[in-house]
Amino acid sequence: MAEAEGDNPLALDNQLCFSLYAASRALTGLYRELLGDLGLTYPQYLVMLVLWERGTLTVKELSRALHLDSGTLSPLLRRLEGAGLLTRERSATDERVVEVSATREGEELRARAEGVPDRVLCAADLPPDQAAALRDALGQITRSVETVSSRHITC
Amino acid sequence: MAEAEGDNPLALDNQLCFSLYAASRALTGLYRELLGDLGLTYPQYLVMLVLWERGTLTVKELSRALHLDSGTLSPLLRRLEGAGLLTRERSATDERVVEVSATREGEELRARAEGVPDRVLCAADLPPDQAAALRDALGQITRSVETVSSRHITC
DNA sequence: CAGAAATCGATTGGGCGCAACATGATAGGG
DNA sequence: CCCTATCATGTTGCGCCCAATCGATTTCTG
Repeated sequence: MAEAEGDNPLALDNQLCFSLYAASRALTGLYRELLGDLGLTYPQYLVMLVLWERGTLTVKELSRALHLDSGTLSPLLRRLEGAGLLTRERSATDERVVEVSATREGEELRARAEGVPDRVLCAADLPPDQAAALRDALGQITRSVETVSSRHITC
Repeated sequence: MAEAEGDNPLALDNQLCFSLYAASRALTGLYRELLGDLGLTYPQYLVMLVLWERGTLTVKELSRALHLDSGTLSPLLRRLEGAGLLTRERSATDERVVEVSATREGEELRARAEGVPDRVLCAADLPPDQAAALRDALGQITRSVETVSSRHITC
């Protein structure tokens, strides 16, 4: 309440949503520097993370895991395929489905990505317990917001 | 540590940065619905917020306030100018500078934006004190990350 | 004061992110 | 069986986001 804009109804919430927006872009920028050597963008890195963790996945499963739709994933996966990091194959049992797998080259990239997370947390200057609390709070927000369609906001 | 990927060094930090990334996109999506009536995107809304709060600003000042560079702001401001919500004029005293001001139509939009913040906070289901704590934590992260160039990460 | 350096803003190019639409495949109800 | 609805993925179009670069000032400096 000590801020100059404390009496402006349009400024306060802005502080929260804007903080989120600014922090997200700042961290993505840091990832950009750290991932540059690997030739990955942050969303591409996320896709590789999921593949490293869970093995072969369909596009649909990737979409659910990352909250990204096919309009984003299709060209992104095409680029990663072009870079030789993953393969895309139509499922034999259901021709609608495309299965995505890391190639050997994609698997080998994993070792070079091991150090990235620690460096990011260090740069953010966050104690682990606070990072965990933050992660939980943000997860709850995402869940709440994605549940609600604007029509049903009840206050 | 109860998660299945608790022993995976690439999964834990991902939880934090990814939560941030996902939450930011979820909130932007909610803004998209609420701002659709006003004909604004979320970044455009942010520009109008700053103009409403602070009056005439240079592009440079907008850039600092929103942490956005001219590659983003130039076309965005052109669109808002085309929509009749603001004007751009070269400064008389320094021909390099462009001064941005809300038009009357832009000012009038403010009233219709008044209700948006509350609806967002409601949809996010956040008590005000937790929202404030979150905002401060995120602001600190942004400051830390923007201060550090990747070369200088010391751990 | 002339030339160099810094500043402001716009432009270009590549990659996200999402809505809307298109295509082909599968599943269910007559 | 068809016929329709649903589903998985892809494409298009628009706007954001940033790195790199450019052109036009201004400011610094010898």
